[in-house]
Amino acid sequence: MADGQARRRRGRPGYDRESLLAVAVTVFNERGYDGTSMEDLSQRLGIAKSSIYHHVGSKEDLLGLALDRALDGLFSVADAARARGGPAIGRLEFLVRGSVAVLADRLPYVTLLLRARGNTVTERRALTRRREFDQLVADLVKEAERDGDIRPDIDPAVTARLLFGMVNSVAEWYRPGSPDPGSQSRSPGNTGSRGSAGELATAVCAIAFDGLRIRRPG
Amino acid sequence: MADGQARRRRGRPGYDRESLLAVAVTVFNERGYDGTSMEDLSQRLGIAKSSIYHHVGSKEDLLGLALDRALDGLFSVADAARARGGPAIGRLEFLVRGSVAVLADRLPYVTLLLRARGNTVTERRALTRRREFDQLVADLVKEAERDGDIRPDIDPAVTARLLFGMVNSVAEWYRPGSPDPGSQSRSPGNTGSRGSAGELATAVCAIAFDGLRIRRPG
DNA sequence: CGATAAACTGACCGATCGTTCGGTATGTTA
DNA sequence: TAACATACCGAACGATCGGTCAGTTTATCG
Repeated sequence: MADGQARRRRGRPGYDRESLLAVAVTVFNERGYDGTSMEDLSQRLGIAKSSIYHHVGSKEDLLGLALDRALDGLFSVADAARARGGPAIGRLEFLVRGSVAVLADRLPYVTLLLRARGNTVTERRALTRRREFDQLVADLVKEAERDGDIRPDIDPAVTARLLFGMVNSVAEWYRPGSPDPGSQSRSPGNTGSRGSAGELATAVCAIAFDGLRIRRPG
Repeated sequence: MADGQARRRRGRPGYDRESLLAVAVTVFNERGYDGTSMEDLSQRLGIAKSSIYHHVGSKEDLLGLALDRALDGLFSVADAARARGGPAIGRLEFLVRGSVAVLADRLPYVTLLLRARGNTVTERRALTRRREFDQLVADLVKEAERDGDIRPDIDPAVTARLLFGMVNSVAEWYRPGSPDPGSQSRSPGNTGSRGSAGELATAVCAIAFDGLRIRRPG
């Protein structure tokens, strides 16, 4: 993105850390981290198993790199939401839209994060950071409820979890497709899995904030 | 449930298939199926690794038993919803409430199902059944939209996925607690994770169907 | 060209994986 | 008590696991 033309690197061409990580994360998502062997990875990469260790110290390092990418993205929008100011309900909606955007943009990384079980040190560190993010959301919902902008009949903690449960579920089926301009996701034959991230965020906010039922007059 | 007092079994006491499965599924959920070794299981069970094979043919069989329990529960409410008749929107809400109930009742089994990646034959068979269930939901949403009961500005397929994304996300944090009577989940210090399944289903339906924003007069 | 930088390889290691097997322990039934 | 039913065990299996290492290949730079 920065220097445009992707300057030709020095030595023998092949994978670098970044391109290798991208493939690895894809396989991790297909078969699960624990269900993926280094042999699986090497086959998909088309290089020997031992070659992987030229780019990364261990399988767990690979996971750590991926999880950090996801968390950095989420906290980046969280910071932006905080800096935004204004009523909590507005910041909350901003955070929802931003989270959907990050999810779409870094889909495989976030997917991996959402599936982390905490088996290793790396995963536990990531889960700790993730809980901090969830706490931010919970606080925001609580504040919005105090402001009288959110229905008070549901525990804000439950509200927060259900809201982001819906957001995060996007990772299970969304696959990036055609970008924004003019792509109307109600076209025939559309399975609904390939609209733009912007449309998707709008749908999430519509259902979450206004509900999916039609409000009949009278 | 049928004969009340749980008649004393014949031979040497210990685990049977059912009690062993319950423990196994718990561990599978903690560490993930692939992340759980038979050694892990045996330690948690307090018996030798080889003893497990007296009760079940393989690790994968164990998974299969668990996944079937989840799917049977879900299809049971799906059938009940179908038999119910009436407008689609009503059957849909019934299905949501029922799914939350199954999720709460068979939590570890459903959790396992939601995390299945399709690595083995057993998992792929389960995922096929699950997709059938999802299709039922999608059809129901589509019908409700044709009836004019659901907002037409969102692709019904997306709506269905987001709706059940929210429902399924319950498995990530809900832990069964005190049953229904009198338990008000808005009590101080409540993290929102231990209300009754009924309350939870109500919260899900409230957010999903009516939205979480307060509708201000004027 | 030689120097340097980066990517890649095959052979191998100890540990752990799921599974098998012959035999043993402990309860109920007749 | 003998017969039966059920649960459990330790030792071992071939396969696969994540990871190491000494060396080779292929590019750019001066």
